[in-house]
Amino acid sequence: MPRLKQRTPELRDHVLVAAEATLARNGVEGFTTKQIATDAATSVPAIYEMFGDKNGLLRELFFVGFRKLAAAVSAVPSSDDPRTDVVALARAYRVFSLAHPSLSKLMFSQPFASFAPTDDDLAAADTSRRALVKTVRRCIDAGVVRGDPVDASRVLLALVQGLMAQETAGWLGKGKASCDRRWDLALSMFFLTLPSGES
Amino acid sequence: MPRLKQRTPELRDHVLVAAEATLARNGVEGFTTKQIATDAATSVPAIYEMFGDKNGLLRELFFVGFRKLAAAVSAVPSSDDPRTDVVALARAYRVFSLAHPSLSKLMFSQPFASFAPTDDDLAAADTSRRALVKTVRRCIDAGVVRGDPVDASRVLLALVQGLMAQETAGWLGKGKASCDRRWDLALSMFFLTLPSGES
DNA sequence: CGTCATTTCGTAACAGCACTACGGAACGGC
DNA sequence: GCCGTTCCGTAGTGCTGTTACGAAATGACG
Repeated sequence: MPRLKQRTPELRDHVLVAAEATLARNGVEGFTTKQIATDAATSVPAIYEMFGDKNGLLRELFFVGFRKLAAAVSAVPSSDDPRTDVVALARAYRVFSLAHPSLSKLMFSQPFASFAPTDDDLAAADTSRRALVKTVRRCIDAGVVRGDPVDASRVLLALVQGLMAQETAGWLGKGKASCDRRWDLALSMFFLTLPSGES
Repeated sequence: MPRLKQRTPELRDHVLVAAEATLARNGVEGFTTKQIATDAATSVPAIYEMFGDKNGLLRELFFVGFRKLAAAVSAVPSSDDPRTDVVALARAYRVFSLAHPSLSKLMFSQPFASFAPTDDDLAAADTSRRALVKTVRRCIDAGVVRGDPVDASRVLLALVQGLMAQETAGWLGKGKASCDRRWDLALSMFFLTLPSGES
């Protein structure tokens, strides 16, 4: 009887990818509802019907980011050497943050004053951390890391998060070379033993 | 001849401390020019005459924060053991971030979309980092840390920054005990040798 | 003591933001 | 062609940062 609905789940998905693109292109400051509506070829009230408010949209992007990160993390192959695996996982975090700087800022810093993820939000976005805990536990069993697996993983996450924040802000170094060097040094410090073949 | 000026450097200083209090009390979201003017018992245009714009005020607070941090860092006593000194410096960072969470967020994260410190701003706020480099160099000379002093300091700063961000966001642990434990573990990982008397 | 010139101050406006009420448009049934 | 129902986007509200401009305050001078 009435006209056919436009504000469908499909449009919601489309708006989500458009919003991600807007965030990546225009940054935090340019992330306005009007701009997103324009980019997604829809209207502002449509966004509010589908996401509640701007924070709702940001929350969905937060999940999108952690899903992408989880995908990148689970794509990391497992080897015999747990140390190699932990380094590979940390590098996956780094690659992700360089590929999606604004998204990773949304996930790990809190660039929007109005949006802070709740504990439930964080729990739902915890997949990649659990993968880290598993591999770190293998390191502890192998004697190359000490401490509790959960504690050590948290420490590693803090280290990775700090490095990502510094690198995306441009404070870690001027060129890729110095950033690489500092990432390598940071990751090597996480382990008790030096890597084979290094001085 | 004209009326006497009210928008003096003294008022500027007063507004600065009022703004710091407003930021600490109301957070990033409540940090509005009108609120600050009310708290400082002055008018909005006065703020704009004295600081240019809101970013100018934020920049001054950024410097205030780094001056406070530098004071806390230089108050840390030097001992014979460089390792002890590095740990004490890192703890000074932690104490500072717990005492001034919003200020430390302004300094290390970028919670205001419109304000990003320039390279000059960062250079002027570099005192405490240089203190860290000196002590880390002593660690390297003593053989308890490896790598370049500047690189290793940057890594330590990244670690500290990540821990501070996680702790102030409430992600590092539920109680003070687990946070303490993870800080200790993190700092111990920075060194090649285990502390004496620890397993 | 009144008038004036000069400097300073705060009211009141502007644009842009998040958010939403509501009138009109688009359909199927008759 | 008309009507009832559902949906959509225009056009508003209140709040933000920012600023133009008129009013207020003062000392100098007649």
